[in-house]
Amino acid sequence: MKYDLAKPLTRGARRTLGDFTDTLLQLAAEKSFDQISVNELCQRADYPRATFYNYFDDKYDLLDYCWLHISQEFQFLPAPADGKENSDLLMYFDRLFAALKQKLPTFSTIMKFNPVDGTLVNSFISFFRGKLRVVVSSCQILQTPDLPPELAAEHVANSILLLIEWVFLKNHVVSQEQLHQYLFQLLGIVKIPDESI
Amino acid sequence: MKYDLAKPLTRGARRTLGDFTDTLLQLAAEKSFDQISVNELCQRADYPRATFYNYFDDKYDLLDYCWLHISQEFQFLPAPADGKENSDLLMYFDRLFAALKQKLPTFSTIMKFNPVDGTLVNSFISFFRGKLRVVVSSCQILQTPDLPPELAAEHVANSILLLIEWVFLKNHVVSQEQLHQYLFQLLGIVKIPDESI
DNA sequence: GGCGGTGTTTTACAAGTGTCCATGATTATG
DNA sequence: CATAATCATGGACACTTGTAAAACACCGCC
Repeated sequence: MKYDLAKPLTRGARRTLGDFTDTLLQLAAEKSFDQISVNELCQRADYPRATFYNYFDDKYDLLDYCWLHISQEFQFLPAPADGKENSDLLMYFDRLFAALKQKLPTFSTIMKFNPVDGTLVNSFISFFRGKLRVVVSSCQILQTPDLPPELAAEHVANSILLLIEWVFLKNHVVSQEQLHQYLFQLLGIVKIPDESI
Repeated sequence: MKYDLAKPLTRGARRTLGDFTDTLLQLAAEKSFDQISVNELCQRADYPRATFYNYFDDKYDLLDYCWLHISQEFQFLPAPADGKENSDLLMYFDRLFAALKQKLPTFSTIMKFNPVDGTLVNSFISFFRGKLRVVVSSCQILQTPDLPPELAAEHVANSILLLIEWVFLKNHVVSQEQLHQYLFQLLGIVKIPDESI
């Protein structure tokens, strides 16, 4: 990232960043990410190439920023779980899925041109793995004494990602209760009845 | 892949394929995969660029082939588990780790320049995920009635990959028994004592 | 209004990418 | 050995990429 996101964004910068992410997501709904060129992107967004390179290192950099941009629309992310219970993780899980559900039409169009093991999806998964690592490692699912904490955290993050992939990238329709069942099954946790409220 | 690997390779083709994979792995031990250019690769391997493009679509294609090349040295892979028991999966797991252990010096050098979420490692993981999917889905770990088989298979593959990453890419030293413990823990299987032989 | 700093735009450039084609070399066949 | 098919080679081509430097527009500020 060339541009410093730490300092407050000017009106113009916010506009430019938004335009580029919108254009990329729009193009990704028409063709594979790999065959999108920076030239095409700038032409479509109606910016000169130099402006693009003022903000981003390359198109992969922009892709990363896209996920950040999207995840910032999910207001809950700036306030992640400082709770330490399993139920907190489950709440986070539910909110994440609810937020992603709004983007489902976008995703399913993009998936028509971008394979699950392609560049775009890898980048998506990789971004959310990072997010999840942070949230999960602050939780106390690590009650597994015989597993290194990092390994356990990574495993929980992987399990959640697997379900995100299943629902949002592979377009399976699953009820919320069923998702919880799946998650507990994956984590090796004894199934908890839903009337735990 | 431009070249047809299905038909029997000529002497020259085998030599060329080997030279390119060796050169790529050699270069990857000196710098990040992203900053290796096809030009540099050809210069180092002493082949004209046109020859490279006779065999591969691009450098990512060559990278994929590298993993195939390496995995073909593991003689056990052409004869994967047609067994259906957990113990068969465990045997496969052990043989895979033994085979990878021979490449550990190579891996650890490459990891100095290629981050765990970088292009090279992603490609590596992705290749072995494909291999594992095939092997795992022919196994009967899918005794989980409340989980779709694909999901279960993917989960088992993910768990094994997590351990591969832990040992070979993140360079942790773990005994075989401990690895088994980890694996069972990840899979949510009740811990089985090692004197099961 | 004029000034100076910021960031944008323009243009140019060197290097890399992937394709194509004409020519030569190798190879597995008869 | 001779032949035809296959593959290697070198050069040329259109295109993309990332950078650099100079001209320009937009700000708040005196």
